[in-house]
Amino acid sequence: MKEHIQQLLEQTVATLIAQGELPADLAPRIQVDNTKDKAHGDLATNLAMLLAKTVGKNPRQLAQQLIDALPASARVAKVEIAGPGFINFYLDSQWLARQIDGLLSDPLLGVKPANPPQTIVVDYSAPNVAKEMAVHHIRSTVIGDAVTRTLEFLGHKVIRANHVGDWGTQFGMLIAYLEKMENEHASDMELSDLEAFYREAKKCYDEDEAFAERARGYVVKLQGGDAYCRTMWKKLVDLTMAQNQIIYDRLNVSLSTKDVMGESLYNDMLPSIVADLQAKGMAVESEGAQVVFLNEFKGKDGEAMAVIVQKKDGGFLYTTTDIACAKYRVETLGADRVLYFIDSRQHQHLMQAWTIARKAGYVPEHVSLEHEAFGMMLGKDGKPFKTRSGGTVKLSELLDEAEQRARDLMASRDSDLSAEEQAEVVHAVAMAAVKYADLSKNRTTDYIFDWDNMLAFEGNTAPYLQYAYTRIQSIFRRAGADAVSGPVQLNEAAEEALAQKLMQFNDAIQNVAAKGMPHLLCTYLYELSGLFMSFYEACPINKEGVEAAQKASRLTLCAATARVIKQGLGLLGIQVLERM
RNA sequence: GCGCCCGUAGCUCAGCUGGAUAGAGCGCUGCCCUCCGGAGGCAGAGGCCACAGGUUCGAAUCCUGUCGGGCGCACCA
Repeated sequence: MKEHIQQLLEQTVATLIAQGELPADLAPRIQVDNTKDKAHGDLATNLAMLLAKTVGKNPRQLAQQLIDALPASARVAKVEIAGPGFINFYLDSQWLARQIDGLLSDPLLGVKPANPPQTIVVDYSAPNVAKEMAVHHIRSTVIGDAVTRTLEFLGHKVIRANHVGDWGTQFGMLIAYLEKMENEHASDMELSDLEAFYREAKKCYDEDEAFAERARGYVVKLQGGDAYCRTMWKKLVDLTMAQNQIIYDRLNVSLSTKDVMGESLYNDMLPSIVADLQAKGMAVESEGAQVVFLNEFKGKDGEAMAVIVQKKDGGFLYTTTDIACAKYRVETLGADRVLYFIDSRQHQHLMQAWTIARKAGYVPEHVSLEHEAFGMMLGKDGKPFKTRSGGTVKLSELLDEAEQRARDLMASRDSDLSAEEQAEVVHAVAMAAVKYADLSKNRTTDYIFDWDNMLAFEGNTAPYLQYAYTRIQSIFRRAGADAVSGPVQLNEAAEEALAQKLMQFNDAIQNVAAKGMPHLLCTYLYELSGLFMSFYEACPINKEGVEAAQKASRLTLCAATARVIKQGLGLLGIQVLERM
């Protein structure tokens, strides 16, 4: 819709230029916005005010000139000048009604598919081996998954890349400790024990010099491909990922074991990359290590920043891994675009790795690497989030608590659902609430972790959206055999507002795809649901005395709303329910 | 010391490619199930958008500075 008005305005400007009314070199960026207040029409542009000064005319006069030259359009019912020179457009409600009729037969619900489709690698979740996922892991996991689904919906080829932390010096320590445990014939280990396992391993490493020595040796052997170390390492990885998969499934996150592309995947590439960087004169020796000096970044002394690509003991660091990773995604996976859903603290590091990768020619200019950074979870005191004891909250604990609260709420009210149905509702509502709490925030900023906030079921929450959906389903159940939808007619203000919002689904989706920000879709769905709730109060459907044509029209609006909510929530990885 | 991010209602957050009276939710005060689900609707109180300058017809939004908070800067990832 915005595009259409934009095109009309472009034509208008071109016409006025041709008539000599406007200077020929004029190429304004034409912006059309949805209005916040319907007193200002449905769409508005500030074009006249923008041009007034350069053209040397009064903005309102110029606005009138633009309106006079505006081509006629069936979609626009009225155009008027307002305030200092805004041009306000009122949509034709007949035209709008036909669009809603069409929406139901469109599998994409008015969303324009990607043209051309790209190959997009999405890097998200990235849990660490030998550690359970903590609450903060929900961010990358859930946000990345929502963007992945959205990009696929648009027709892109999406490659999920779970950059599991399965490599690094800590594995020497972990293998040494696993060995110690096996020598002492410890019983089968669950991953929940591995949490303690990691702590104990660290303790041995810090306190036992012989152990630490052995651990350091294993790091080098593992990187060299030693079979024994490799086997021990694989045990740790498999155990961890089996446990993580349970969380993914529970949260309805679309990752599976085939998406695992851990840090270890790039191990074999590292020596040749360092050699190549040396050959290109980028990497030089400094204090025994192989280092790339980057003028783009300043170090502590104000000189070009040094980035280590190989330690003096021959080991590699994660910068080298990330260089290799970028190269792999471009050369092997054929990425046109790579999205990294990673903590903002790693921003500088990523920029360094990418700067090197680009300078070395591994990543051509047309491939876009994007750090979709997100802020930290803070405690109520505004400090990095920790429990009283100084530890972290496990993600599984958060999910348990969510289900408990949903169960309590369910138990406190009368329900004619069976026990199985109730259990399903509890699960769906609880997971939805947790995910939405994270998804609905702008990912770029830090945010305060708060149980009550995260596990709320009222207000701007997923259960509210699910509730709107179940209400629609209920309407159709209630309408029974009379549930015949028909051509839309927009008579009430609530109907018109709902219809307009339905037509904005495409905007929301395109924005999520472009910016990697699912909260934009959350906001849209919340607004849509709110408008539906108002419509529901204002416009009876199954009431006696409602004309058949009006009822059919309203049922179409209901059906379209349900479709958009279901599809929208689906892209967020949130289920809808028939009843709750 | 250098760099990145952030300060919006009591609390948690939107809005930030500059636009028309700054928006939600929670909490607080009132209403609303003789039509379809009250996990709901309607209304109200609550803001010098950290502070000070600047650019502009117009600034929460852009620029500069100050204060306050978070994070990163050579062999962890």
